[in-house]
Amino acid sequence: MNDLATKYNPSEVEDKWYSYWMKHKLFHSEPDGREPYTIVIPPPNVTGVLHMGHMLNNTIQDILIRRARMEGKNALWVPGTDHASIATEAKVVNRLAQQGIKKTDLTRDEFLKHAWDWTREHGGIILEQLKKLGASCDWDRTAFTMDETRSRSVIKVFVDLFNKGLIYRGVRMVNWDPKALTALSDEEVIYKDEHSKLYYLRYKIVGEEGYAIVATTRPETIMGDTAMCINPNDPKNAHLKGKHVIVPLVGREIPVIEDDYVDIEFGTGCLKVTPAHDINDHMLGEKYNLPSIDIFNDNGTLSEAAGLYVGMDRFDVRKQIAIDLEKAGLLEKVEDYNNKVGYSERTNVVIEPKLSMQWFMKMSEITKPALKAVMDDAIKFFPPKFKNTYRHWMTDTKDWCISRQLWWGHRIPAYFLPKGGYVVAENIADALVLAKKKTGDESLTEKDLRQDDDCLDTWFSSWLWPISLFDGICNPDNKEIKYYYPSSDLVTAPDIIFFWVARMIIAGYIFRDDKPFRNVYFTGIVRDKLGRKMSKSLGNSPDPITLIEKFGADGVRMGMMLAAPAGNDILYDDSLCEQGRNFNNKIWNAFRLVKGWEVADIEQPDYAKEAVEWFSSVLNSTLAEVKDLFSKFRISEALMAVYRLFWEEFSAWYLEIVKPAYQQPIDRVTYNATLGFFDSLLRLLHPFMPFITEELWQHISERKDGESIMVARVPEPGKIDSGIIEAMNDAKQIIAGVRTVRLQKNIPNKNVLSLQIAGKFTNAFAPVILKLANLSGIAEVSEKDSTAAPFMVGTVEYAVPLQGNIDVDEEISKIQSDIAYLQGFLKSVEKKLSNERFVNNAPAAVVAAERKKQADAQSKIATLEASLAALKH
RNA sequence: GGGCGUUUAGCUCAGCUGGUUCAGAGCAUCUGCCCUACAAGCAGAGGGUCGGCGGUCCGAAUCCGUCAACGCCCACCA
Repeated sequence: MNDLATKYNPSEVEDKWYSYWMKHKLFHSEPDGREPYTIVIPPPNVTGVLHMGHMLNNTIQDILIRRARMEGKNALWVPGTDHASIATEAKVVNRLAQQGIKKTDLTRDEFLKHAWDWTREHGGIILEQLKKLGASCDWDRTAFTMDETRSRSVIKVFVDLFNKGLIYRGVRMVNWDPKALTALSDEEVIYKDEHSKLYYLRYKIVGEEGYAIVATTRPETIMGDTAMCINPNDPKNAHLKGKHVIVPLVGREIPVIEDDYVDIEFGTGCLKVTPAHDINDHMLGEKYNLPSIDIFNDNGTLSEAAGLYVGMDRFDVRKQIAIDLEKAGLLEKVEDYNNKVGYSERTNVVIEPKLSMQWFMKMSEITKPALKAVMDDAIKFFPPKFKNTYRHWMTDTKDWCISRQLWWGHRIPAYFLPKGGYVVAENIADALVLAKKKTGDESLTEKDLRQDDDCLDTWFSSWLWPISLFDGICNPDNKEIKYYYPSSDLVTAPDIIFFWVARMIIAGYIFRDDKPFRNVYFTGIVRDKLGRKMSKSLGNSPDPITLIEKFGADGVRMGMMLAAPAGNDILYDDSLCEQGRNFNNKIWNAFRLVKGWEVADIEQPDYAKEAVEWFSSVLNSTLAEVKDLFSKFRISEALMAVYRLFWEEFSAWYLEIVKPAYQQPIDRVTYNATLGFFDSLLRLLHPFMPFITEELWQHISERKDGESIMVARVPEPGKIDSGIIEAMNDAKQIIAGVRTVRLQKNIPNKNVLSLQIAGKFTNAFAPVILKLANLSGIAEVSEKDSTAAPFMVGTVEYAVPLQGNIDVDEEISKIQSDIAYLQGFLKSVEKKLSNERFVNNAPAAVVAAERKKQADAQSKIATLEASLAALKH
């Protein structure tokens, strides 16, 4: 028939078209007179590989960007990667460890060289994978959070904010990650429920018999105890007021202090105070001027200051100290206890609260415009329920700890002076000028300045992403930032709403006085069929590239989108991709059918004329629906609408109607109309399934080199004749009625039947009905054959005469059950109508509708009763 | 401990400000078909007291109350 295979083979066409698009620079955008449509990619970790979450997220972005491009906007999707400070540094440290190299043996520069090697080796893999998916990013603009422009932006912002007093340095209780050996922000700590133990320890009361009992989950911290605290209003501990107690095993005498922070009901009402290792204890320590003993080393082992168990790991000490306390008779009892323990998001080790010198950003003021923007819908969230989450976090935000004790990242541009103090500047030359001014010492040289060793939180660069991608920090008035900013839509997962989304909004208002994006589309989390998160350890996370090889990129894209309403988690299963692949095959074969027709200059049959008219209305109606759904970010629903349009309306109905008989040609008018429909359908489908649509679109007619469906326009919805759609729906039901009779009576499709209608036949699609139901004609009768098989469409009764092979008893019981149903229905309608309050209070239209239901039911019953009588003779 | 959300067919979901879009879609299931576009397919069919209870109303999947289950976010209770 033609040169197209019977099955669509994605791998044959995908690479071909992707290189074609690249070659003709169809992804590239430059500012021009058109309306811009911008998306900035949530930058994946530079050394990461594609997982299902990326797959979902980037499919959505690509659908949006391709749709916008086909709407005639100047669409730009900027790709890039993130240096992912902690994660990448951890990977590099691991690799070095395998080679027997310790990080501490290397200088900063040596280590960074290894890190850059690693980045070059593994970096960009993920971007190559995105290309397999069909992502239409402007690769000429690929950025990296640590490339020159982005780095300069970060440093400039740090200096600006420092000069404005928004960044400060100080000793605070921070979340310490003993594995990564760095401080973390509050957002990087994940609290997990844990079954643990509550230890009741005996503190000997000085100058008195007996003990004070203290309940704690962390007995290993007693070496850091510098007080015991009771509630002043606690009668049962009143005898401890003003006393001193002795820390068990340690033997140190500590005072009993009083503060109503202590919960009288918890444990024994006695709280041990360890100012160095608990945030609340720290607060008490400051309030009562208690000494603070830091008993831990940075890696979570006990320090010299502890005096006991020095060098042991904190968790080993917990076990050991319980044994030792027991032996010493200082352990009253141990209870099971459930509490929440903070873990490091990155390294998954238990966080240690630790006092340390860090850099912080003041949050209270800068969050205000960012909060307002979302609450007032200047930035819209989809789905909007995340506004609540956002508001909650943005009110009463604690200061952001932005320094990390890492080397891989943007080094903090603070320079320490030889005699104490520091200056903050974008480079060492500027720093020297400031240093001289500050100290009055003109003899200072660059060598006298020592730059802070720490680097910045990764998110301190990501939060600038929508601005720094266009160099809007260092060159705030450049053409690009003015054209592309604010970007249009951000597509991301809700779990980084605080890490990233909120902070980008904050940065937008600080540095551009404008929002960074107009809409935020929150995707769900990709889970497996059983609702479990995808994880390496469960082995339930498929490799996206393998899936693409198996189902084709278009198939996988569709699979992802089929089950992905905004904000809902998607329960992934291969069967979704199968459905996507099957749809590709459907499109492919529909195209083969059409392209296989022989075209002749013959008259257009009536059925074909009707079909073209009808499908045109249906197409326009779906075009309008899809447009509306896109405006609401209901992308899965838009896809489903297109899917049904193609499969049901176009393939199952339209093509079956216009399809010429075996070895017969098709008339030119219908053929051209059909190709026109195909063209529209492909354009409508293209954002979802870029590859197959390009392949077929190029087959529709001769295309010039560089022409592409990618930059064709999506059709605008035209005229919709709802009368025609209604009539065709009726016709479909009549056809289905006849087909049901065939199936039940076992009559093959090729046997021609006739159809009777009780009353006038008014449907405009008679030729279509005759063709698809394979009928010789439709006879208007006042009374149908008693041997005909009846069915009803609306209020009209139809019957298919069957040359006597009808089971009379079966027909009688069928009609009787129909009548029984209708009588029940009639009764309920009449009950409603006899209710005066309904007739008086309900709108006239509703009452009229009920009366029509009544009349219809009565007429149906009459018809059926007549049939029944005829059957019985 | 506070806040938010969800509960509709076997599964995943849609049903906006109460009434012809009201009980829907896709998948799955069942029946019959290899009829020359497609078995990754075609034609047909079945399936839900809209989580429970109570209330408002002429009328409730839709509004209100309450209970239950599940999920998410936030929070320093040792």
